[in-house]
Amino acid sequence: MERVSEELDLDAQLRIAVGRLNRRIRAEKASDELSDGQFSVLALLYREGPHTVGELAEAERVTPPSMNRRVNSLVEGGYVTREGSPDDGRKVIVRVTDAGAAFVTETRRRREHWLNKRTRALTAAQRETLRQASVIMKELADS
Amino acid sequence: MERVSEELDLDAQLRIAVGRLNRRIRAEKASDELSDGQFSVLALLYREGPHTVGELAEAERVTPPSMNRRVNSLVEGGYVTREGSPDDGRKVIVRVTDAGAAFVTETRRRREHWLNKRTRALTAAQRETLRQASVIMKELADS
DNA sequence: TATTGTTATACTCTATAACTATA
DNA sequence: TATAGTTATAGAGTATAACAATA
Repeated sequence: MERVSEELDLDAQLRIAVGRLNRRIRAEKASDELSDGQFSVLALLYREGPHTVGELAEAERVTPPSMNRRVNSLVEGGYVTREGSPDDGRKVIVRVTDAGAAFVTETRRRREHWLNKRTRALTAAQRETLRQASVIMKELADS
Repeated sequence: MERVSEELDLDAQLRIAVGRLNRRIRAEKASDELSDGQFSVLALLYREGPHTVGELAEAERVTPPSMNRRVNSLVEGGYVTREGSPDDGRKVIVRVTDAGAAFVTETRRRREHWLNKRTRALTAAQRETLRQASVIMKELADS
């Protein structure tokens, strides 16, 4: 039988490790011209394709006026476009531009480059541990 | 020799997993009465003991006026106290109260409880993988 | 009449500049 | 004169309430 203290220790250590590493990864950006909220919307649109303002507000758990403001900033910066929905005149479809997509991929590239410089220095066994842990952590987050 | 694509994949998967799990863990709080910035200061004081306003501003990478405001909020809420420095009348020492310490430990407890409910359902081998990964991730963050 | 989005307004958090007190 | 902290003010970001357009 497993000792409870070891399990508690796992949870505390995992919480701290994930917090620190995430914070460090997020410090790597393509630039500071977008706020966290704006980048989050841009990355969602890049990842999952065009969405309406209301869908974005719900996905990001902010109010429609707040999302409207985020989208306006992104439009002004040339990262996304707004277009009317062909089947429902009330809806507005938001879509990433090529420049918006490039911004997302550049940020990802920088973050993964920062990581890769460090994971390259690990042993093959350590990298394998992180690979397996990544799968488990994603399952935990989605459960 | 390792295939490069596998290494790139590790970095991308680790970035995504850490981002998602961290986001989920941080959603568990003792309450919403403190902003992220306020809680961050409180947790720092709990973890590392009393600090001056200037030290807190530097550690959190915000300006002294912003930190002053955070500290004021925490004082008003009864989470910390301000006291003059005995050796330098310009300095102000900020210190957590018992209530502030209780708030931090309660938030930690909730986050680890959320994690523990899920890690308990894993196999012993999976938990061991996460345990080892936690050590590696902390080293990556600090390197 | 309900839904989608936008505008008006207020509140919070942050920053820069100016000010006070102490070294 | 320099340093630590605070106050004054302005710029983003968020939210609620009110409004406009469409279903």
